[in-house]
Amino acid sequence: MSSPAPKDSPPTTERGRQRRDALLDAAQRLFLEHGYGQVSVNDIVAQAGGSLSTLYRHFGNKEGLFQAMIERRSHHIYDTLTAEGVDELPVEAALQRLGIDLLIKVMDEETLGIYREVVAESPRQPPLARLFFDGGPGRVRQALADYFERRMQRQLMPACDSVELAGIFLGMLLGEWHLIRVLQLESPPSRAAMEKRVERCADLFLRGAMADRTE
Amino acid sequence: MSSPAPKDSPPTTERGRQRRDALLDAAQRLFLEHGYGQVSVNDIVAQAGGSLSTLYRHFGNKEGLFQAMIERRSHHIYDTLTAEGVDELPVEAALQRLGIDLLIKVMDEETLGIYREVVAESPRQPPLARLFFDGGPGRVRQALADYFERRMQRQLMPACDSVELAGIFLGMLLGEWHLIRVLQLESPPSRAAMEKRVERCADLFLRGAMADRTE
DNA sequence: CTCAATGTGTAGTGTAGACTACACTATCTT
DNA sequence: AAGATAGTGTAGTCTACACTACACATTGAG
Repeated sequence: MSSPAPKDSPPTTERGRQRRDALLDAAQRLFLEHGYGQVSVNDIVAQAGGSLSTLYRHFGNKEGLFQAMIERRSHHIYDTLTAEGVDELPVEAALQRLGIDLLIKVMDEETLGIYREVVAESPRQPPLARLFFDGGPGRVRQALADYFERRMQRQLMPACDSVELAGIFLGMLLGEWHLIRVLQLESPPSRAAMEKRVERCADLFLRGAMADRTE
Repeated sequence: MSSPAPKDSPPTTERGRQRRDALLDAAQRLFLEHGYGQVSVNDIVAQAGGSLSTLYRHFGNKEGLFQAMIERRSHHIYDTLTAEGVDELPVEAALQRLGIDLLIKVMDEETLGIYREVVAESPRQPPLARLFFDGGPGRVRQALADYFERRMQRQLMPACDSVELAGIFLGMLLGEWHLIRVLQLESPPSRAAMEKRVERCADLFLRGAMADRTE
């Protein structure tokens, strides 16, 4: 009786798409700046222009809007992270290029904001967690694992669980830095500092992971 | 005019301490299970017994209660992580012991709950972030860095920034695993799986970090 | 005994905010 | 021209909840 069917309307008309995007843009700005719980749907409509009814037509409810915006955003962010042409580079260079690109993205204030909101809301909205992970961090890990896989096939590195290895590399890259920025305990590191970190990590990782494991 | 002075009352009487603790216990259970925003102060009083007035006398407001409970908790959790006697072990064993202890703590549902709540609330309550970091993750990193420092003094490993190195090791240890558990995307890993992870990380780390860096 | 501090219980107050109702308009298609 | 489809705008309902007020109990010190 009272299942209002949260609409997932594919926008048919051009005008519709514009209005929908305007709502998503406003939601993004406000949610990331003030937090999901602190922003009212009215605030969003005020920011976007347009009308409350439209918001509900498109997204069904506040959660629907939130999920749509997270999905759009995590896809967009990580779409710009490509592993193009990385196979032609020496390993060190490859890891460094991927590493610095990733680090910059991840330390970006917008990405941090999304992370905070997803962590905060995921216990109440489990689908959100998958949406975010598969669209973002999970994809990066997979891309790196694929790279390792190709190298293994070419006998360029010892065989092992490529996904786990990718996770380890990414973990050491972010390390404490991510938490420190998530909690805003220090100001953002400079580009130079990030490059130094990446170099250090890639170096340590290569020594550790590429050697034959013959014990 | 309207600064009600969030009290930080040191409880004078024994009865007072009991009531205060009961409130903190209830707050902990409810906040960690449902989230700060979803729990009302009335819920907490209902759970703790006692009265709303007492809550406000002790903590001033809802935020005060939250901060008191986070502080108590993050201290308690990491207090049980000791680096006792680790200097007498071979490095591999030392890293493995510290690693497995830490991993178990960090993957524990209570610890994850605190992490989620702190991440969620820290933008609105910055002091919280420091409280948590310095009482928890920061202390662990420092303890590990101190250990490295001692080894460097004894020429047992090449000199370098010990704090950064500690961060790298801890980062690779947690890697994706932490996020996956924070978002509840997979069920908790078995003790055996954690041990395997620690071994792998310690091994990779030692190969990479302990070798002389003569380039 | 008494008085001061602390705890209890109830019953508000004020506000914010998610969601709905409804009457109206713009656009497009055939 | 007509009617379907989508957007607008306002006003309102209903509920949840942080925080306060106030009158009453308990305890313990001197």
